[in-house]
Amino acid sequence: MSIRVLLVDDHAVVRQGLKMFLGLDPDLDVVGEAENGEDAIRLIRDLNPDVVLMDLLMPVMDGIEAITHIRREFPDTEAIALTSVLEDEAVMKAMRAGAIGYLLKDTQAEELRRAIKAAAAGQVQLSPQAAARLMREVQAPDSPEKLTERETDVLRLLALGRANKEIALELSIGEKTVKTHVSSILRKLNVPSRTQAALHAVRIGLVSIE
Amino acid sequence: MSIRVLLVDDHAVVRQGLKMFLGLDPDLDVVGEAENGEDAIRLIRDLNPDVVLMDLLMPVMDGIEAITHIRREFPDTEAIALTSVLEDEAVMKAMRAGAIGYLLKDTQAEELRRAIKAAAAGQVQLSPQAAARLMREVQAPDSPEKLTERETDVLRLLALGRANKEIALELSIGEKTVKTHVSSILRKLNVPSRTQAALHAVRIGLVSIE
DNA sequence: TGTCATCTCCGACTTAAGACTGAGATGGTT
DNA sequence: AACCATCTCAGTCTTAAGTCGGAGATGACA
Repeated sequence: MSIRVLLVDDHAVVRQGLKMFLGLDPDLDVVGEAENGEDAIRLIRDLNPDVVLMDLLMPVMDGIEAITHIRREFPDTEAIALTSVLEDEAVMKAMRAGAIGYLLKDTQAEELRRAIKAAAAGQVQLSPQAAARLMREVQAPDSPEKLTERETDVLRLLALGRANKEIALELSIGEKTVKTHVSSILRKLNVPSRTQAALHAVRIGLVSIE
Repeated sequence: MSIRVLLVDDHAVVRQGLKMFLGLDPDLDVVGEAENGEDAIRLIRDLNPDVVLMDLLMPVMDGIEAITHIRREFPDTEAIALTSVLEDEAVMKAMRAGAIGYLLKDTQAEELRRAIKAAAAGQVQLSPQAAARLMREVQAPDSPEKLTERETDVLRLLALGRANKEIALELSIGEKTVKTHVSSILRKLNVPSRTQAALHAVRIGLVSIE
């Protein structure tokens, strides 16, 4: 009985490449493809895959959100985050969302197949790099403070290039309050300016750059 | 006599996908793969391909730079820019660098094959979207002012989150001069703040976000 | 030779950003 | 009831950012 795999990536060429990589293995069966999180959720309902290979950066519904849904609604389906960038926050977010694995897109075909089989068996599978980041994150004596919901709201607007006054208007709060939030954000992210905070937000995928 | 194609992309899975797409056509022959611009230049010397499919965002040497080299050193080899994002500046930069085509990664296999054949014959081939952008760019009555070389230097550092004083130090010029450049940048890009300028720089790929 | 773009810098100015301290209101937790 | 995190806001202060006008130096170009 082969492992049923669903591919989720917004680029057809990536899906095709993955299909090639995985098709060589008789134990793996690519039962479907989706090009965003929403489609993926719908397909999981119908196809009931064992493992979902999920790109993190996608339009419509990003991978983190999709993984969260999957873990909540489809306990029998495991999700592996598959991304081109290795970013601390992305790793953490994927793991928190419930991904059982985190792999880079330049992973070798053989390793990819092994990871999928491990995931289907419920075993955590991380790329060595991701594992290292995760260890560092966990061992970190100064665990990075998480942003509150409101701070995240502010950061999201800040990362669109908005000024404090504009953010205040959009959130219907005072400019002083925005400044307070911004100060907290800078302290928590350990960056010296709003510009770097904005870049950080882009890096972690809080806002899309496109 | 089949068309010799070189694939350049930093992700193995993308290269594999492209190979699948192109392998279906007996007229196309994928003679090699490279994962960055530098490797690509070396391979072109040995393989003498007719067409290079070039990703724009890569480590080591990006696609724009690589295409510039190709046009200068290998006049018989045509380059097609292949990217996942459609961005005015990227299109313009690729064309200026000498790309004969600009295609999106979600292009259909059939269209991709047609584009490569057209490129091998020396015909310009643009995705409809890219063509539209290009037209708008050319027709634009208010052609956006281009940044000077120095302004680009400043923007690059600005987009790393540097303060004016830091930029002044790194470029060995006065902070006042940096301010002058920043003002020019903001005016030319038509944005109100350095944060938005930084985001713009990331968007056009002037700096990498990773 | 004159012209033009670019790069450099200055001074004066206004506004935005950010740090710091303090504090009231709310809501959930123990 | 007491506690705690969060959100809200105020005042004060310092510094960074950005505008505006002007100007000298250089090199390319016609």
